[in-house]
Amino acid sequence: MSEKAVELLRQHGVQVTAQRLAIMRVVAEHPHATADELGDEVRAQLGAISRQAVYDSLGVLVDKNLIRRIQPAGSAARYENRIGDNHHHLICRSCRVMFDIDCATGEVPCLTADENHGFEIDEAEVIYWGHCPTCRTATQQEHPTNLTKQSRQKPKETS
Amino acid sequence: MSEKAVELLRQHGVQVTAQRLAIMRVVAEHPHATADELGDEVRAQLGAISRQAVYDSLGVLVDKNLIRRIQPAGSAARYENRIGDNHHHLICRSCRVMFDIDCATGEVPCLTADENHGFEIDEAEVIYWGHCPTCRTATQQEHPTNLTKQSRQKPKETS
DNA sequence: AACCGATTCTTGACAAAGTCCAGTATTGGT
DNA sequence: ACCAATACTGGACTTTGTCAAGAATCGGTT
Repeated sequence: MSEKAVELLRQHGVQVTAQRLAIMRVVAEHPHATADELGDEVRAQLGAISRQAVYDSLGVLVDKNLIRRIQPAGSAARYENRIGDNHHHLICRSCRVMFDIDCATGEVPCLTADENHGFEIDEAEVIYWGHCPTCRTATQQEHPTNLTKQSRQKPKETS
Repeated sequence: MSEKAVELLRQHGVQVTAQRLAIMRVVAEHPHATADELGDEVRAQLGAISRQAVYDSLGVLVDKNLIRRIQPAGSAARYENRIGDNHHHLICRSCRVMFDIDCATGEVPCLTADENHGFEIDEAEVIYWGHCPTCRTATQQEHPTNLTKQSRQKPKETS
């Protein structure tokens, strides 16, 4: 089953190591996880991995376009292995939970800017911000405006 | 000239302090600057301001919708005073320079997601990623792929 | 003009996320 | 099996931002 992963790495001229395979597997299993969470998960499976190796592997995989890094305001970078389909993200302002949203347009980049300032644009990243059903009902009695000071509350994922 | 700023703060029920006025002025003068840069600039003008006061003032102003916070992947939060027109941003992957792009659609939110997962969406943030003219010519002789490991180089704004 | 309570600012310690560096271990081609 | 290139480990460090306690300031009132 990890044969495919080995192939992929070789094809992209990347050395195959236990750590990288583990990272790839874990990213696939836990979409939108942070580097830290992924490290913990790999540690649970492999026994040990250094923080640097986690960042290193993630960096290489992102470089080779095998995974994608998303870095929304107010939280650490997150990783996912759904690539090439140019989908977007929907994030809850209070709990930072994150969902995939298929791109309406389908093209890459799916939006074209009017004036490009001479740039060579390769991606149009779209993030939809809002409040998820859970947080909406939870904060109905409170003042939702008080939450604006980003990351005042610790998300820490109760999953 | 800062009369307008004083009015604005009063209108939004915010105490008027020298620090806040300075922050507002500096944000207007330097769009897309980081908290640190803004602090330095205020220090140059006022003589002194604590880091906390900078973050505090920025936080209040963002809360009151007098300025807007943008937090692109791989760099610290940036601030601008162009609000209410729902414009977007174009960022260079190598030097992180940032330009405003007018919204093609004009509405807020200017894009509607197909499936909203029960969210109450209030904003669609769009960031165009690419390479600016300067960086494109600068890295023509090198391997541009080597730059992907975010923020490998220090932008530090040569302006 | 002086006073006073509420808000804001200063100072310094702390925390999270990520990077740098030197030495050691693994990988994969010969 | 060997060896150069690459990757991993461990620990110190940087950057960006937050927390908390006391001093200073703001602005409404007398």
